[in-house]
Order: sequence, then structure tokens, then C-alpha cells
Amino acid sequence: MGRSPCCDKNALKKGPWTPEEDAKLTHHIQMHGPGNWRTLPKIAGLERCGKSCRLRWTNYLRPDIKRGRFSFEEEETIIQLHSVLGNKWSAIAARLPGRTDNEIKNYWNTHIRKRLLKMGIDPVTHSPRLDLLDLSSLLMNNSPHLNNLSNLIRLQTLVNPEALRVALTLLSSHEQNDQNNHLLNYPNILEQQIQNTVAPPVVIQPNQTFDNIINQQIPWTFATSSLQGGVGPTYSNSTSDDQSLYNGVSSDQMKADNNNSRFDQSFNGMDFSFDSVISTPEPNMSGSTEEYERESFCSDLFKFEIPEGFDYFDDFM
DNA sequence: AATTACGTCAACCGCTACTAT
DNA sequence: GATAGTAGCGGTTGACGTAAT
Repeated sequence: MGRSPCCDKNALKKGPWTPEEDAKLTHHIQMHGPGNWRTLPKIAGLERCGKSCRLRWTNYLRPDIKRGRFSFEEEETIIQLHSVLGNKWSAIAARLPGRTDNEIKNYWNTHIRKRLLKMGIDPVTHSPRLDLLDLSSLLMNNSPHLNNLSNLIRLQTLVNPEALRVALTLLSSHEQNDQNNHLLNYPNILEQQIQNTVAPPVVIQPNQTFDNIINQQIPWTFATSSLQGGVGPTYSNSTSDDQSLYNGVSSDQMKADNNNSRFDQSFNGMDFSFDSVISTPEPNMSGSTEEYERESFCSDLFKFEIPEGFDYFDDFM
């Protein structure tokens, strides 16, 4: 039972393919077409196992393979499909013409996965999780992040409270080292706010969108005043203008950004996109402009349908 | 200039599913 | 139904290139 011996017992060649081998394989397939991989190597004069030939052809030599960097659109498609299909790389590849499952898998593991982790998003469940957030980058990249503490508070119902507590502790120590410290008391205030806040129970319906869940989970936000020297929490229905105020961005600027489409993913007026929550570093702070843009737009990719029988939502919390 | 650490990706390995006998 | 052969898939590895020290 089981597999027959392949390369191992036949002392066939392994490792990188030479141009000569590529030429032989390509020529053979041009003449006879792909398939029958078991017998192909012998006929083509290759000292490789059929499996190795198939892989070389499907992942590299196939003429319809698209080379080069993944486009924004491709990346967006991958993330969206992954949120539905999981690690079904071949299924994802089937929807991306010219890309192989291996290529997509590699790209996911080396680029997208890391970026999601850095943004505090679980790459397996596509759920926001603060315990995955790269807190060091959060703390090292100047004040814009601190201006978004209110957003972090809004997240508190979604994340492990202990993780949030750690974040606040780190923020506290960071601020204490800041000569121009004017936010010294934030962590205590915020912690108090967290303790005073009880999130309503959430009932997830089949096919409910992520937006719906978020809005149901967090139907409120903090008013600006509570974080800018105000005492105690103040709740209000959030508007875009509210949001822009405590992000330190003018309403007009924000609308202008929203008109640029990628940022136009607010939840009933609440900009819950992760670029606003985490405030991705400016291009001149770290990384390339393109990386910055990709990180920004990745935050918009978490509007997915909850599939029927969606049973891992517990992990979301 | 040399060494080390890290990132990328082609290729391999082991498993499952499917098909033929 | 049992067994063997084959194709395909997803996880992992390791060689190579580049950046950092």
C-alpha cells in the first residue's frame, strides 16, 4: 500500500534544474504535451523523476506563467480568497491567471503573512488581534500612533484584555521617557475606561458581514475630549468628523483621502480600518513607499462574508 | 573585507485523493 | 472490496542573494 518509490531508490537527479534539462523538458512537452509524468523523463532523456518534471513544468516552465511582482489587485485577491479558502493554494491559484500555487504560497508566507502580523491581524483567521500587533513598531514610530490610542480602546472588546494591558504598560513606560511628555496619564485613564466598559453580547448570524459584526460589537466610540485632557470616558455616536478630529487630521483631508477609495471603508462613519488604528509608519520612516501603500490598503481587505457553519469565530476574541 | 543574519523562492517530501485493475 | 499506481496538494527545506555588523 502507499506510494511507489520515486526518486529516492532510483538514484535520479535532484536539486536545481540546468538549462539543458529545462530545454529537454520544454521540447518534449511542446512535442507531446504535458501528462503521463511517470514515463515522461525516460522518453525525454531526463534523469529526473516524473514528479520533479511535473513540478518544474507547472511552477516554472509553463509558458503562461506570469513573472514579476504581484500587483495590488493580485494581492487583494489573494487575501480575500485566503479569508474564504484558507491555505488552499491551488484553489487560489486557479483564480489568479498566470500564477502558480507555489508562487502564491511563497508570496503569502514571505510577504502578506508578515504584513498582516505586523498589523495585528491573525493571518489564519483574518481577525484583528492586538496580541499579534508589532508593539515595538507601534511605540518606536513617533506620535501618530499615540494619537490613535482611542482607536486602540475601541479595539478592546476584540482583543485579549491582557494583551491590551501590556500595550498600555509599554505605552506608559514609553511616555515616561518622553521629555515632552503630555500624555503621561493616558494609560491610567484608558485602563479605567476599559474597566468601566462592558461590551454587549454579540450574536453572530450566518452570512453576517464583518462590518455588521464590528458595528454590533462596538456601537460607540470615545469622544475626542476624553483623550485630550478630558476626565473620564465620554461616549458618542461617531462620525467621520469625530474620527478625523482625534486622529489629528482635518475633515477635508480625510474626505480627500476617502475619495482615493482605498481608505473609504469606514464602518457607518467609524473608520475602523487598521491603518487608522495602527497608523502605519510614513514612507520616510521605514520601508518603501510601495510597502507603505500595500500595508495601508491591506487594512481594507477584511470585509468578508461569514461563511455558513463558520465555527472559528471564537478565535476571533 | 569578512562574517553573520535575514529574506526569498525553487525544489523536495510526505500525504491524500483518485483511478485502474 | 482490496491493492497498486499516479497526480496533485500543502508544508518544509535549503541554496542563494543581500543587508547589516
